[in-house]
Amino acid sequence: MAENRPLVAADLRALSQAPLFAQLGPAELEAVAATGSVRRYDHGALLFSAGDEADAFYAVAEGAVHLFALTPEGDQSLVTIIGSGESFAEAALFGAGRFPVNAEVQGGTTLIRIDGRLFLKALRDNKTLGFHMLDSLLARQVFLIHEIHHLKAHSPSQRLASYLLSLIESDAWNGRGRLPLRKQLVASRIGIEPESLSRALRRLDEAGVVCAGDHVVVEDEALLRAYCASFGEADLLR
Amino acid sequence: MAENRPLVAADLRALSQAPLFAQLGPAELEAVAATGSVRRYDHGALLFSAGDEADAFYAVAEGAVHLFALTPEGDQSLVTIIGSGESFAEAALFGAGRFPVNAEVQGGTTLIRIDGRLFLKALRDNKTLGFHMLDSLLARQVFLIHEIHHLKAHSPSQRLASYLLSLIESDAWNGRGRLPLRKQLVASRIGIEPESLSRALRRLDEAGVVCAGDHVVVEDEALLRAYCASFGEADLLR
DNA sequence: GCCAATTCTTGACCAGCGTCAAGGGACGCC
DNA sequence: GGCGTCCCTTGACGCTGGTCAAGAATTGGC
Repeated sequence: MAENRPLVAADLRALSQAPLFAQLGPAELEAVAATGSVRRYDHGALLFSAGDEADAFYAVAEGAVHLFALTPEGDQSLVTIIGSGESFAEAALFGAGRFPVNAEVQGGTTLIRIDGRLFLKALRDNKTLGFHMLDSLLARQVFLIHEIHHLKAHSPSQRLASYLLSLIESDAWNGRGRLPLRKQLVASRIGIEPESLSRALRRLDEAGVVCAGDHVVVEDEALLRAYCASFGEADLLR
Repeated sequence: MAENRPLVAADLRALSQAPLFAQLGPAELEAVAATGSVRRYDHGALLFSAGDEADAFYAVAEGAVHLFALTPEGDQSLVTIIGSGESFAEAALFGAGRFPVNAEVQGGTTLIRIDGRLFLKALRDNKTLGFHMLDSLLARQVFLIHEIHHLKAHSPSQRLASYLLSLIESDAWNGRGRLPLRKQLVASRIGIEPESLSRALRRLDEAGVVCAGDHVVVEDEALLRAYCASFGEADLLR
């Protein structure tokens, strides 16, 4: 595992993709970059555990990180997956100063570690930075509230359908071929068991989704979209 | 319905209870108050609809507001209830500038309307204000993520148990007598149908919850807490 | 106090999810 | 190639949450 190193141009580019920093100008981006360091991790590395004291937050330059809680039996319960160009654990900056979940690095992953104390100082020195952070946190909050509503008001199959569509929309998947995630993780993401996912996926053929092994094809995006909404709620967002 | 009026001392006290403003000093509180106006609403008044252009956000001085989405059939699907001393719709400040949900006033309610443009200006002029806002938004985000995980990993009865405990902890209920909310709304809050709530409530007698009509008694708080955790996840928060 | 409207409960029924268990398939390792 | 491991699928089964429908209890208005 490589040592920490300062950020280079490619890292800056990754940072600028993070929603948290997307709207920053070059000067502000530099200010953030100055508080960070880069390090590569091996697959399976435990970045931090729930309850650990937190003095930094992270952005993913390349790869992915799983945030998860633990069941009493010791199983992982996936909270979310952080992909390239996303930041996480910002909550550690304030408040209790402890990480609320566990974080495990997936594959070979390069992370940008942003020092909490230094970043807070940068926040003090740079008004715009705080503004953009507020903006993106509020947007994320709307997303989370939507997610909660979605879990309450939609059936597992509908949630699966929505998830497939969101994969396509975010360009993480093109609508045909193997999914970018293990099905286990997809199941965890939408809040069901792997067995239920198999059945839900097969039931989606009535919405134009063909599934053979790990090869999935969305034949009619509009039909799938309609399937999400039927019996469901009017779209909350936008 | 009364006209708008400026904030008086009692309103300032309500503002200072809002998590968003709880840590503010008197001077900063004044700065926020200067951007606000107060108005009383009748029961059932529609404060705003999803998609409406947003130029302000609100804090509840007294009473409550329901945030809800609409089903295709026109039914309300409760997203959350905003009580005394809470603020909402801050997301309207930035981003699309549109409200993401509908808001209906409950009972006779007094709201503090905080003008968006003025508040943004106050944010620019006052560093600490932005800091505290970041702090509380991040805390709320942790709460929402916990909520999502909770919905995925716990059974409806466990969610009900958690909800009862949260009512007690927030002093909204003392653990015996009538619930502070209609059961319809409780059901919506934990993401089930009213009929299922009736059954879940009766099933909770094995966790020391006695239910007769609208009179509910939590006999053993510790037992109920254990019920939440069994088969569930390790506590995410703290 | 009475009636009407709403809310809550109960029952019956069915579809769907979780669970347990077994089987198939892909992949890596030797 | 053969083997083991891990992941995914399938089947069977019990449970429970959603739905529909009817009845009880509560509320509010007059």
